[in-house]
Amino acid sequence: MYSLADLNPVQREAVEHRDGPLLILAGAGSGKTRVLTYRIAHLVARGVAPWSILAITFTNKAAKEMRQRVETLLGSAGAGLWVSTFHSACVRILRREIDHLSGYARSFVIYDTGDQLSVLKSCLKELDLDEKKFPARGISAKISDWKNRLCQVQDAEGQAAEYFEEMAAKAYRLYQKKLMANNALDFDDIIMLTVELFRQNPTVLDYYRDRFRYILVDEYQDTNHAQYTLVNLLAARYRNLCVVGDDDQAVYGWRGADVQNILAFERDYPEAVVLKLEQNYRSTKHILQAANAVVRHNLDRKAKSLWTENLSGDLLIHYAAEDERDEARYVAERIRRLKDREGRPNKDFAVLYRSNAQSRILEEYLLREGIPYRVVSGMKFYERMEIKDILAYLRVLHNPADRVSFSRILNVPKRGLGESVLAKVLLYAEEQGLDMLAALREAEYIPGLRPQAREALLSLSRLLEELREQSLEGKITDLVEEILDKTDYWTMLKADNTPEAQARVENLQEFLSVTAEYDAKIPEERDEQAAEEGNRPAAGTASGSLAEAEDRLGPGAEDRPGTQAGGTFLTGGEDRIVSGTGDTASAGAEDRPIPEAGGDFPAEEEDGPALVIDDFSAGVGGFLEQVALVADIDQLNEGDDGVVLMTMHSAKGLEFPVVFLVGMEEGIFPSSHSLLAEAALEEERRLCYVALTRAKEKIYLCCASRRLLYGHIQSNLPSRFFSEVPPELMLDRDPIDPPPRRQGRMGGAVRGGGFAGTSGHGRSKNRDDGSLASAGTPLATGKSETYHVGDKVEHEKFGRGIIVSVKGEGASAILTVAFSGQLKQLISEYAKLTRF
DNA sequence: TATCCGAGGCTTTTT
DNA sequence: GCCTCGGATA
Repeated sequence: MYSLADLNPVQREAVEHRDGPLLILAGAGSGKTRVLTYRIAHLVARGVAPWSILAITFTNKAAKEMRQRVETLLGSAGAGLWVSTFHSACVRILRREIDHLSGYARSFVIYDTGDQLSVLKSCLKELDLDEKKFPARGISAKISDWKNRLCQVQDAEGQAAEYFEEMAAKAYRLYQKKLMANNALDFDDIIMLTVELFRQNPTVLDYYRDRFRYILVDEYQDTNHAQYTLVNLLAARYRNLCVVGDDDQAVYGWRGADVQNILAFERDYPEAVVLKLEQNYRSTKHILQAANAVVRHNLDRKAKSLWTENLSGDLLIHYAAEDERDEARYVAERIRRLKDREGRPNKDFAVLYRSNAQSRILEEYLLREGIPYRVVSGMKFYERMEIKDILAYLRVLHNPADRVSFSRILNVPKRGLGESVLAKVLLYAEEQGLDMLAALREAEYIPGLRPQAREALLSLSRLLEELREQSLEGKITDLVEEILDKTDYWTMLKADNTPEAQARVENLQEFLSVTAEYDAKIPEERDEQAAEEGNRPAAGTASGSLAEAEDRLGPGAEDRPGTQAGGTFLTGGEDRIVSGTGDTASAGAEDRPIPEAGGDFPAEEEDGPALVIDDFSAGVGGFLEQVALVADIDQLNEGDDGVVLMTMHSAKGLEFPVVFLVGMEEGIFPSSHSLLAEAALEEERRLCYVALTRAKEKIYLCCASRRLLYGHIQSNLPSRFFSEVPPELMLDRDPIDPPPRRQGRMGGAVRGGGFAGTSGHGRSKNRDDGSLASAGTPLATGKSETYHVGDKVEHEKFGRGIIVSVKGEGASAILTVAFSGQLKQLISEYAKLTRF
């Protein structure tokens, strides 16, 4: 059970609020997860049926955590509760209401970004669009943007203003057509189609409205228009909508998230109760003061100020490195020293950077120091080639309409079936209206094939038919092993004696442990459940029976925390542990609290019975769905003791005792892409706020005066965010170092170095207009023009831009200029720049 | 059809 | 600097 005595007065009010809209503005580290889970528990305790509660998060990690906590609080009383991500919830609804969704079959698969891109590329090819002017990624972003705004193809065509948009809309039309032909949805479709389903089928909407009387949404500031619409459609009748968020932590605007959604909540619900959670339980006073001070520079925000009863703690420490190597060296050396001095385990430390490209050098120096680390990188386990290959087999077996997956496996392993054969098979399938398995079966009749190709196709056909039969029953693990075996995938990899092939073998073994876990968690009544999915009454029938069906489905059948938690398949992958030599964490280290989102929550007990349900159907389909919707950042395994390296974005929601922010330079952070637009700059500043508030005890901020990035050296000014931290909160020298001694490499060299220098970077001047130009030291002296970092210039072709680095001197100086959307290197003499 | 090489590209990425 | 993609070649 839970006790309201665990809560502060505002938290308590949020938990006790029962009916009507509720906005909780929850600052970083203010215990919002606790509030959400207690609130759910409290609703149930006061008689609200668990199955009438829907709690939505963005990440699986958050969903899992919330589920576990609620389970701890409620035990079996929570049966039937929906705690899931936007995407999981929507997929679940879509599958259930598939009959209302014309053009798609229940076996639809979910395409990830890579799949999307390959579909789109084929569209662009078909439309004969110049890939220079219409890059697939750009068009993809545009389409995603449309979908996030709920613009259907017709809408996009209607409102396309310029040529690019017109072409993008054309591509959009074809792209949707192809997705449908493949019986596939992309991530954005999942939300958009659910909204459309509701809008076009009032009885369906009615059912879900009636069912979900209490809705809770986490990270509301990150919702995009489609998600916002979805939530508000569902909440419209009972208006028991509780949203939690923090406008200061809105860092996904570039992805379509609209912070206005949370800012306008009171307009949407004038009767809303608004509560502010401003007490922070995570960080020291100094860290919090710094974070508050930085974010206060944003004009577009709700006024609030976090406070804490925690100790003042250490001051922030600033290190001005010579270059990125010096910076990395410093970080590694600091970690080593703190470990030695304070007996901290590796996992106490996180190094956060703006872009993934910055991790390499850090890895190098950590390795050199013998400090174990793990990189949480962009490359996901499920995005690895070998994993995608096997998934493609599974997908084709499950959904033979999937041409993308079919194209992927046709010649993997090599069967001598290349582009031209693929084209012929696809064309034949198209003409005959066949799915890919059926087309293969008819390989005899496909025109223009050489005998060997024909034979190879037929043999593949036989293999797939055999596998398909097996896929309908039995374990996924057996099926995957069969695939690896019968296709000679193992043989192919094992014949290849490279380390990469070895890594692939290991990844596949890891994958097999994922499937094994999945198989183990599926109860015997899989068939029963599948039958239920099939015979489910249409929405709009009396809710009672459905709800009961849900309840029966709940225990065990749908909640498979183990499968989702996984925990195994990441460790061998990108999220790796590199063990250093001589790593001697003290004995007490193990007892330290593990980094955990909202770590103020009391320790959890061992897994109770799995009663809080989540949504996955069974079988190959269920497995594929899980894989598609579960990103492996969720698997950041807390048992592993390594320094964590990740982007500031990835760090959102996490906390660490000691945090290093590296690359704090103009053009890096804030990113050069944001320098021209005030809104983008404010988002960078919020990111800085997020990054600062990850730290519990200590934080180091580093910048380098020179940096090798993308192959060339650039000189950047220290980030403007330095100047936004009150000077009295920051030190230039770490007090754990002995007082200044002889000319060390940390002291004189940097201070005497090229430009602004540590003391001259403007921190003391405390400029708050964010302008940089005035602080810049002349870095180039041309005959006619001298450009400075930060100068705003105009180019006849590229338009307006801002200089982010200057290399060399005089007329031959190489300028890196951030124009809207692109970085350009220009030679001062020839660039023909004018100031504006 | 498979492979090799070079030009161009490059924020962030919960799903 | 490093990776991806596409074109040219064997």
